[in-house]
Amino acid sequence: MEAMPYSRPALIALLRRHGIAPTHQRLEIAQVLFARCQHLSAEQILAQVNERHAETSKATVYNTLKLFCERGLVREVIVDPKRVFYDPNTSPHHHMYNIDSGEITDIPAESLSLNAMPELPEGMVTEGVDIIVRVRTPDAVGQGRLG
Amino acid sequence: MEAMPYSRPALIALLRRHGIAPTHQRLEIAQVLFARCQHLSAEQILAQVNERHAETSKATVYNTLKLFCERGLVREVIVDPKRVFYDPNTSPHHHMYNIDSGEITDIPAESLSLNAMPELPEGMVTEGVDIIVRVRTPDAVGQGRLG
DNA sequence: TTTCTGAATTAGACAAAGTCCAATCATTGA
DNA sequence: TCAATGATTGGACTTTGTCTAATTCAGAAA
Repeated sequence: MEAMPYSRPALIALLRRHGIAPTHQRLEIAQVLFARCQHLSAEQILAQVNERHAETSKATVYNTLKLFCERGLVREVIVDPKRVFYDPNTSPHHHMYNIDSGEITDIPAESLSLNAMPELPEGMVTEGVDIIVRVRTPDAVGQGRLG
Repeated sequence: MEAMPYSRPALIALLRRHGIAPTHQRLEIAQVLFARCQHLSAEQILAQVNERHAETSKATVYNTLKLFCERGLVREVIVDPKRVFYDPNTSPHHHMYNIDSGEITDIPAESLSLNAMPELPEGMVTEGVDIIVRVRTPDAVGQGRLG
């Protein structure tokens, strides 16, 4: 048994700290999100949560992800027009998105920073800056010799 | 009559230059995109194209936008999980997205640049870097005194 | 001008992601 | 324990986008 940074009691404490009542379903969803720190879509989370026999509905997964976002437990990653991904890492960082595989990886905030911020229109407030580096595996395009 | 940078013959030439046969529908769509240089969704383009009496189908709008993207006439802007926007400005620049109004504005490339690029995994190639500055109008949130 | 052919367009069925609602169920403070 | 508040649920619904087979068009050649 390896390092288990998010045991059940730790998850309960985490939710409580964010003002979230720790229901069974929310704990299951948190478990999936924080176990391996991946970027998952709502559908993937739904599948993983129900895989381990517990029954959680689609509506609850969406409700919970929205709640987790509002309370700053996870962050939405918008890189693919088809679905939103949820990132359990809320510390400042950016993303690399592999167009071919759909894989998302984190880029540490330090390794990629802006040297200027544009002046905002009057009364506007910055909510956040997303930087997305889109990458490809050239072999996967054109006539790669994979055959 | 004001400056008309994209007259019909200019649009025909533009499409031809990108290897696109200038059909009636494609010209209508190009017209809408290039007339005012806005960021429009497929549905907005469909509506605007058909507003001026011409009949163009949904399928054609989607087909055409995909084609325009492939040929580098327009660029997809992915900032809103609900829909893709199309940007007729393909020169290097970034975007400011108003979360409240849904409005997208361009940020000149010069006013916002990266001071380092992360090293890519072996065999990966950068396809592009998107920078999105998400902004809000604080009045629109919380208990603004708008009443 | 007419004919021909591949390309473009079309309506509408379909798919996927996400939302909504009214009914049911759990949690928790007293 | 019990009630009340909040959470969960299934399933219908919406929206954005895709697909397909049939039709129509553009424009080259005669």
